[in-house]
Amino acid sequence: MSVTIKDIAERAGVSFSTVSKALRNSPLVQEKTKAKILAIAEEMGYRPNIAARSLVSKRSGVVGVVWPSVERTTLSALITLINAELEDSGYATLLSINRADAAIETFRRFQVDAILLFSEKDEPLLGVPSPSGIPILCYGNAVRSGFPSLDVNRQKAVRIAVRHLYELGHRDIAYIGRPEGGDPLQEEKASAFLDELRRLGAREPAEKAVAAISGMEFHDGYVAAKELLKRRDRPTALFGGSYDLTRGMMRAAAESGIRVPEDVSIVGYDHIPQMDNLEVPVTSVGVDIATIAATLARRLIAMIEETGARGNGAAEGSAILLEPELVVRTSTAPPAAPARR
Amino acid sequence: MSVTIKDIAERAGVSFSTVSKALRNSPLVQEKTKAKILAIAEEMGYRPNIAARSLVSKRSGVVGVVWPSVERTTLSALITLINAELEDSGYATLLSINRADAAIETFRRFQVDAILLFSEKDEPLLGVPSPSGIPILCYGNAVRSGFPSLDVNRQKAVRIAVRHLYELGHRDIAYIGRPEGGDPLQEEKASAFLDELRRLGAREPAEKAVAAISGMEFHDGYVAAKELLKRRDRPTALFGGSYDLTRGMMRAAAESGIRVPEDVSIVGYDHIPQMDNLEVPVTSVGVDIATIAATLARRLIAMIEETGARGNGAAEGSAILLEPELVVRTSTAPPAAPARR
DNA sequence: CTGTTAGCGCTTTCAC
DNA sequence: GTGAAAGCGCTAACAG
Repeated sequence: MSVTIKDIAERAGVSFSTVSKALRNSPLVQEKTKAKILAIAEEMGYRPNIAARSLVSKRSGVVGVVWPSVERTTLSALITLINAELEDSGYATLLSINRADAAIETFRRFQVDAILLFSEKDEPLLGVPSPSGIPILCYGNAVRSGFPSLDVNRQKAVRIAVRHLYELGHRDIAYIGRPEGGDPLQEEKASAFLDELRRLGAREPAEKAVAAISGMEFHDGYVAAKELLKRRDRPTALFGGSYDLTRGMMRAAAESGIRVPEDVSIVGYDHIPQMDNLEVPVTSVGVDIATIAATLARRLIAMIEETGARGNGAAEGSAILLEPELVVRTSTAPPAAPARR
Repeated sequence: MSVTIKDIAERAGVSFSTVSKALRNSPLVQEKTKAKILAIAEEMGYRPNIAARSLVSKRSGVVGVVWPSVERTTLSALITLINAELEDSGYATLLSINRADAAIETFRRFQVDAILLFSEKDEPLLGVPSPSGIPILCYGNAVRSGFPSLDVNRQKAVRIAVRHLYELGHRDIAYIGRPEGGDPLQEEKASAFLDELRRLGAREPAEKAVAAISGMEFHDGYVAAKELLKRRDRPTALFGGSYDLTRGMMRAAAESGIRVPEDVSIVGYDHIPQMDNLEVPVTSVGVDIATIAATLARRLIAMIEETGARGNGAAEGSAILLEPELVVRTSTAPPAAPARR
């Protein structure tokens, strides 16, 4: 049996409710008493019983994260950060890798205080409209049945990167990041890329500036880059649609004996610290995942508090869009030869 | 506010404890009453409050899974199955991607009923010796500070695969699955491979039969296989150390215009359904992940029940070793040319 | 078979 | 400041 506040109370010679207050750092307890109780609690290895606490306080102190797609470096890193962020605010994070609707059902039985829904693909969310009043925050796919959401201004990120390359003098830029299968998020980036190229008046913003790839993994970036770089009229700059792809592209360049940035410039989408750790630190665009994590956590906590105040879910459909930044590292430079025409 | 058993009781005109019994399908309630109550509960959208239930029953109905490494197809698939298996037995699964000690601490506060610890690398588990009597089951690294564990007989799996290839007539077999960095699990497989080759009396079970790779991802298998297959004296058979590696190897063969199994035989480690879905269904060894999942779940539940009975953790250090199987699909055949000498 | 009575461990009034 | 008392939603004896 674990240690309860009663055990502590007995040992400290106070009432158990005083212990409760002391543990919650209530101002209603003398500092001295508080210190003593804390010491004893520590010594006895006391762990609050979450079940009991949540029973009375109506809050479980847990945020459930629905995380259907488990295979992306950036997402994993993001989850880790969110986890830490929430932990700092006293919340524990639970992950579910089930389908969104099943996961939400489980979380609901658990009475989690909020649910964070990572939804890359448009899976059906039939009949799950914030059921028992648990606030749901949606990340990554703002176009969702009215849930509050938080997303990255992907288009803008892409445009910024393209402009950066363009301003350096690049006119022949290829984008690697549009997998077959038509993932809406990726499509959005690919078309922003083409659009921005046109807007800048590039001579030939041809469809072929977007390389065909089959997935978003390291290998896909590798293959596509290898192919592009061995061409006689190879692009002077490459833009990778994700960290993993960009890693693959860097590898391909290295193996092909093509120097970055002397022979080819490379920009990567995804603003994660790892970009800095590649063979050559890679210039990247996107919203820093630390920012995303912090914003997500703050928003989640705000939603929880709102829910407590009023009876129902959070403000319907409030959608936050995070603005991306460009971080120039060493993988981009003006093209070697004077800009071709 | 959610629906409670009292609400149901009132509506059904019975006492709340009758509702409780009915909901738990107790034989102490008349079928008719039971049916009526169930109907009302359903209609009102009743969800049991896990916090309350766990408070009195001392069980939370939750199994915590510590899952530090998030990037492997086989592991992800395994988690998914375990999740389903546990759910069938009425347990919810919570994942934590934190470090093992932190994760265990969180799970403890949550009073999970058991913890499943995936430990590939030997991370330190300092001072976490099944603390508040929560049973911990360890998977994947039996050599652990006395925790009950479940593991796969990796060595045997490797030997079986080698023997299969050998019996088909292959004498020149290469193993792709030993990443730099010295992951103990992978080292174990690599040395079993060499050892079995020697045991079978292969002419030259040279160290070079084990290809150098830098990781366990798709790409690593791809690169290694590409390299091996372009050699004049290329091996007649390849053995991949994981599903991901094997996929990469298959891709490399396809791109090199080398037919499987006519020109080269391929066996893959990891017994997962996906092996059957590759371009050519791949012969594989290992323990079916469905079996692993089921065993893990059963063991976990047994441990929970034991713990309930006696006061302390489960039988110390009981270690189960699962026996692998070979599933012959179409990627293996006798070597094309009569065995070289 | 059904209802009554205790709590589970904790937070929160409300007295002292 | 501190303690006593009530009760969160539920299960588990125990009576009826």
